[in-house]
Amino acid sequence: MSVRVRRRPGRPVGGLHVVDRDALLEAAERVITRDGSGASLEAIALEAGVTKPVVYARVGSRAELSNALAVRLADRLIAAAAVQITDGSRLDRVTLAAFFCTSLDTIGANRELFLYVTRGAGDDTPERTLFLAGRSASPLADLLSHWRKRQGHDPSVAMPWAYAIVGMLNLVSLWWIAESDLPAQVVADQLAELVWPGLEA
Amino acid sequence: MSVRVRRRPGRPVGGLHVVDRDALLEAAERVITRDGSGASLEAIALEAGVTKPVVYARVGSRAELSNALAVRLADRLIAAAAVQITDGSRLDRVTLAAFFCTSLDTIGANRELFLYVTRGAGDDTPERTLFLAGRSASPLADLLSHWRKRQGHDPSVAMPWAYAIVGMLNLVSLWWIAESDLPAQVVADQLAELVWPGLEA
DNA sequence: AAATGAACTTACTGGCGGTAAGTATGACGC
DNA sequence: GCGTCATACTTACCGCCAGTAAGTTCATTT
Repeated sequence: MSVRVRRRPGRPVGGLHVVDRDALLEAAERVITRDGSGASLEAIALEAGVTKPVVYARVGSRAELSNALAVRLADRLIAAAAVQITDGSRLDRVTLAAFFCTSLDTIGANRELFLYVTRGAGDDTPERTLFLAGRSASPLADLLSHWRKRQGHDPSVAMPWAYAIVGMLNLVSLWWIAESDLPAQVVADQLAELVWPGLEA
Repeated sequence: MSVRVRRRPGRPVGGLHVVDRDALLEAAERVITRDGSGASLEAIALEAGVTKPVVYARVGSRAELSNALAVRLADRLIAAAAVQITDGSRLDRVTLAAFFCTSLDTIGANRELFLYVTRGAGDDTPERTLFLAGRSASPLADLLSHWRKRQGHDPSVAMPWAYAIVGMLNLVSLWWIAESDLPAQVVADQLAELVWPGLEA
């Protein structure tokens, strides 16, 4: 879908933006999926039919691009999870396993994007590294907090538990993608077996 | 500790290596600790009193350097853990919490090195990303496998569980370093509370 | 003594993130 | 209608860094 014509310098005829921010982010995802997580900004701009400075004007630096893509991926994960966990009251072991399973599947389906977002940017501050994680962990923490309160337990564990679960999924997904040939369902069950008793206690 | 004299080209008098591999790795750790996880190879070489090609001769590319440092850090984590878990037979909740606590402390003490190793290298293949993780996860998987067998349970969950625990520690450490001001002991207890019931079941 | 090889440094290449300067179009006042 | 300013691009550059080729000095061997 890339535009192959070499645009001339100067304002384009019509005077409008030739591509908007969303189109750029989608081009970025295409390039990353195609060329791997080492995709360059220039390649992404080219895929969108523009040049580098346009990327800077629309989304900002590479770190900000990575953040923007992280938001998209996190939203996708949350949306996939929301299908499983409709509300916090009905939380049981099979629901948890299903949640893990869809998370594994979603990450597997967006493998290179996942790598770009989590391991992509060069000088990675802890804050930036926590961005995707936090984006996924916060809703989970809210859910856990409500659930704990409803059961009369201390909700202060919600935050570390949320990060624990997200981190667990992070690495297990990677391992599953790269080195395991077990079905996602099996791995998800094993994870649920590890975590559910602690959640329920 | 850095050598400030500008060495002349040519073989050094005495004809021996001026620094060995270990000295380079220690110089690398010093630079990373001092300048952050974005440290360049040239800065590392300079710190060791040599130039870049020597780094390539001794340890190889940046990815291999990162791997070598990962091994050192993983060994440090394992050594710290071994103080807690002497053998698999005596494994209980407080031991697990102590293991988490020393892991958090060790990672916190080597914060920048941890970042360099986990988020440092540019084009990060899944294999490379799993290197440090696997180095920590494999001994843990062995331990879990023995322990499960001894208790008459299925040991096949050992591998995913080991990666799950390591991934959990990964992200929680990062979160704890960057955004939490809870004591390590508290976080470690919370993690044990989450995971122990599942391990024991 | 000459030749070979080992252990360095210097100096370069290529690529990438990021930015300054230049160029073509639309809009607005007179 | 025409000059002026704003807008939306591109080209061309800078600096940095990983990685490498070529050059230099010392030791060893023949």
